[in-house]
Amino acid sequence: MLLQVKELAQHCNVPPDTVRHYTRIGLLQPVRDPVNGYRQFTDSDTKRLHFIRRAKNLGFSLNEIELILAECQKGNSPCSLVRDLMDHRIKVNRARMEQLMELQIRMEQARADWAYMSDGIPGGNCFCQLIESIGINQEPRTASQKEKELEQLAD
Amino acid sequence: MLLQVKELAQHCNVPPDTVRHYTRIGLLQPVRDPVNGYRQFTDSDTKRLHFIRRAKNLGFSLNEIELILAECQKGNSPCSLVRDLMDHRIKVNRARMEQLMELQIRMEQARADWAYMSDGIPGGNCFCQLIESIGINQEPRTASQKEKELEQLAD
DNA sequence: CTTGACCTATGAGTAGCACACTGGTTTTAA
DNA sequence: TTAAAACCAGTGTGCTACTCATAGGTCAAG
Repeated sequence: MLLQVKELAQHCNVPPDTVRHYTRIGLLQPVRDPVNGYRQFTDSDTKRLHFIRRAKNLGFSLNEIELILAECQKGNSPCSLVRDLMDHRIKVNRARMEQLMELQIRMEQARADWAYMSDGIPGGNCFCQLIESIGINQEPRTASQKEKELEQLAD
Repeated sequence: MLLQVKELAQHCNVPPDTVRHYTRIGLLQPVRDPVNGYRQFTDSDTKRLHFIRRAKNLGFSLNEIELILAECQKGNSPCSLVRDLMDHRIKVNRARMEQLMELQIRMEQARADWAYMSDGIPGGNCFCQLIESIGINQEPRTASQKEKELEQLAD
């Protein structure tokens, strides 16, 4: 029971290009039809892909999923790794959300400030007075430290 | 008064590699020293880079900034374009935040569910019972439509 | 003249696909 | 029987906004 790309994709409800992508990066390792080079997937690949989608749905990156599967293939329990990775993910995601929230506030504030400004032609000292009327908040140290932390978190 | 990469970078408080990147994609167009090929930036480039950083701080993408600057160089007012782009950005960002919020909830729910589960060795039908114990919410149509909208918004 | 510190340039790599392009297989229509 | 259409496969490239690796140029001091 060997499946082709599209069949596996339908079984797991993912786009065929995603199956090809996972194959290219080594997350799936189908054998190849010696005649035409087509990928041939087994039931084991189907289970693997189902697992990958579950893990992605929980926020794990493909790299992290690869780590988890590698632990499994060594016969070890992946559970403690999974808990650690998830703790990390939760922190990173929270940080990202805070970043986006700050941006959202800046954007909506700017948009409101622009509501009653008239359009202008760019001149020597100014490309767009809408954009250049908004101050860049050089935020206090704590915030820049925060950003550094976020970047380190982002791996 | 021609500046080298690092000098311009310091003037505008950005990493030198960012200056090089902007040059590569055409956002900055310095002349080259005919002797050694070094980039040479003018005061006009300094203004331009300052503007780019302001716009990025407001959430515009580099592509959008390129559009805005192109309008300016044609002598037109970029303001209506800027308002439209910003409206779009605000929508996209809100959608992205909602996505991340949903993910955050899924992650924290999963982490809580795992708190009292013991570790297990991967077996034939299960790689990791932590991950595979969490259901994939196949959300109602409205949500999948939402996602499609988000993707279209993301441009 | 050489050493070392510092600067530069370009190319490749990152995440996770999506799309373009070409070529092969199968089915259908003339 | 053959030709055209529909559909599948493969690989290569592009997207964002940098960031790092590598190799080589520049300049002052000794």
